Amino acid sequence: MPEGPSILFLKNKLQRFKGKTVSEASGYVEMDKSEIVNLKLIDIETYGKNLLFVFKDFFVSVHLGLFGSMLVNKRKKVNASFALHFGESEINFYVAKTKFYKGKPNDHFNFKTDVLKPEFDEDFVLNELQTNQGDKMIGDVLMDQNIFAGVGNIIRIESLYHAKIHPDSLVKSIPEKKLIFLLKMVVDYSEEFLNLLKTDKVKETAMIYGKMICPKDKSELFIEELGKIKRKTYVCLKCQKLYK
DNA sequence: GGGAATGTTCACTA
DNA sequence: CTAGTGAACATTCC
Repeated sequence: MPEGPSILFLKNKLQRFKGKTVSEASGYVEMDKSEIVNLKLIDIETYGKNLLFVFKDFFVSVHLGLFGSMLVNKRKKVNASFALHFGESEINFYVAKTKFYKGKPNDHFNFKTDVLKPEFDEDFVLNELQTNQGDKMIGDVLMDQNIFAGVGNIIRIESLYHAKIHPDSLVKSIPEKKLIFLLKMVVDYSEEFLNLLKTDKVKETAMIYGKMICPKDKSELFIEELGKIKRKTYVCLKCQKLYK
């Protein structure tokens, strides 16, 4: 269930745990959890689709993959893959992967690429696209977490539709103005996605993701796996231009 | 009940 | 060595 906005949404629910001390860390993930116990949770951050629990000299990332979920002060019947306990309270993760990092998030992640962060740097990403990604298809590049951290299948499909660009368009063939507009659409839609989560209306309000017909010209959508990425892609062949 | 899904990694093959 | 493929994941939703 997680693209970047979903992770940020979860992070926002955890603010009250900031500054609290971990009484127990559990779960079946193999990562060594003993180092976390009795430490104060300094901060909770996100990078793309990763939730980051920051301690003094290290941090732990939690990734939900496709099936993962999080519960606060509730449990499922199955065992948690990772859990942080704070006395009576607890945060439980299911089917989540964790990773232990030394240092600070900034040492490992470039926040300029996180589409939901104030640090997102449009010029940096534009330069990366034009300099190193020119021969690739934009639909593939949008899913590259090193360039568009937090973007998932829904955001890429909706953003390309809003920008009127066909996902198989070569990056180098897309006019710069259109690329800049696409970046804006990605950021704008990611923020809207976050808002839509509050009322659980992401899929309902999507323009073409999960739909059959283009809302604008009522033509049938083209739905297939496009590019090199094995993900279902929705395209309106009339509204979205292919730059070759 | 079955298929598909907002994701990524890793084993395996050519 | 590289690139592609497919499975796996204590799942969940229609």
